[in-house]
Amino acid sequence: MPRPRSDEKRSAILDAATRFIVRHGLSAPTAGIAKEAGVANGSLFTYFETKTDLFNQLYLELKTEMASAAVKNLRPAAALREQYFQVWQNWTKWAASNPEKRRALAQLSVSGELSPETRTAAHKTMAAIAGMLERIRANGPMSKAPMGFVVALMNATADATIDLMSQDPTHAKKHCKLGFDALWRMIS
Amino acid sequence: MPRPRSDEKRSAILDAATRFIVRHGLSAPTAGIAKEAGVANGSLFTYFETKTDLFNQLYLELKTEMASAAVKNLRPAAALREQYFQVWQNWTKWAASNPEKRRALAQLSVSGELSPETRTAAHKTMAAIAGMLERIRANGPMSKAPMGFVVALMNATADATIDLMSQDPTHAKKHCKLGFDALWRMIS
DNA sequence: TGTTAATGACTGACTGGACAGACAACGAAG
DNA sequence: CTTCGTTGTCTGTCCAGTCAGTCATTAACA
Repeated sequence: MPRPRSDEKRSAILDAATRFIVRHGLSAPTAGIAKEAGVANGSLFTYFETKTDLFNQLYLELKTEMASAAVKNLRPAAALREQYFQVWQNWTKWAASNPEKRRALAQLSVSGELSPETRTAAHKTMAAIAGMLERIRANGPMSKAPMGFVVALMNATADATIDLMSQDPTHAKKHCKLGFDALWRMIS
Repeated sequence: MPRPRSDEKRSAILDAATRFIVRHGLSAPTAGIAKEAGVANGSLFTYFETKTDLFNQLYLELKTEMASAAVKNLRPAAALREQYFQVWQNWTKWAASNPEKRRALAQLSVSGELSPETRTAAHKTMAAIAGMLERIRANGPMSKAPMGFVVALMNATADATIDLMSQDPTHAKKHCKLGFDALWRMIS
């Protein structure tokens, strides 16, 4: 058998792309990404058909990682509010300790390069979190609001909270709670 | 005296850029923008030094327009909540009826092309609205939170609300109120 | 009022550089 | 010797910004 197409190299490219995109934006040259990954320019195109394809896969990878991080250590027996606070902590902690991944994600989200398929797949990775939200708002003032709106508010609040935590890491914990309480007031 | 450098043409370019950016993203070729504006490629660079300069001026123009629209028809005698609801209605209405301007604004916001000066100037145009927010949160649960965080939450909530109104214009009025109440719950 | 000269905003073909992706050559494994 | 992942050079395309020239407009003068 010839040398297998290595998953390590694939990951190296995705990691390099994350870093490089943060520094140079989405117009980052593929050659730069390849170099950062320690891989030849041409090799990049053996792993990803096009630059757009690379962006789509990277987006999905990051989104999936974020979603899995958020649902770690859940105690199904606990009250809904406690469970969700755990998710919130996981989420914001992941984002605060992976600023590059988060920035790259933000860039990719607005890139206009993502296919509807990618968006759909990404949405599915958030299904567990969205399910909790559904139950939280069920008896509150947002019970009649479209679910998409509630999810959008959650994402936006999380984003703002994470920004604050990153700006002022000393009080990260306090800010985390501040954002959570604000969201809870809004939707529960 | 020769023909003056026309402000009409400047506006035409900015308008064209708004439309063209929505359709082609920030990588829209300047030649395309110029053509859309009915102006020669080179003329664009007599009005704007560089593409980046064009983007900065466009951002500021749109932001200013939005902020002025929001503070129309205010009744200083009215209760704070009524006043702010008026602002909210103006704001969302403007955004809902200027979808292209809003989209362009969103793209420009995350472009990484905006100078700190532009950001500062844009921030100033929102001063009146931020001032109202300041008073609203003064006696509420967010009284100790950083003002920047509160502003970010307001912007995010407005964005989500406007999205919802655009998606389902039939119930725009209801959605407008829904978003306002959600924000009010969160910060007042 | 008609003619001419000066002006500078405007034009669009052009340039230089950058970049996505192709491809021919290479070398490691069988 | 064949197969196939990998390499890095190469090419065709695209685009921001330039610049030599155009031409509508105006002021000066007869």
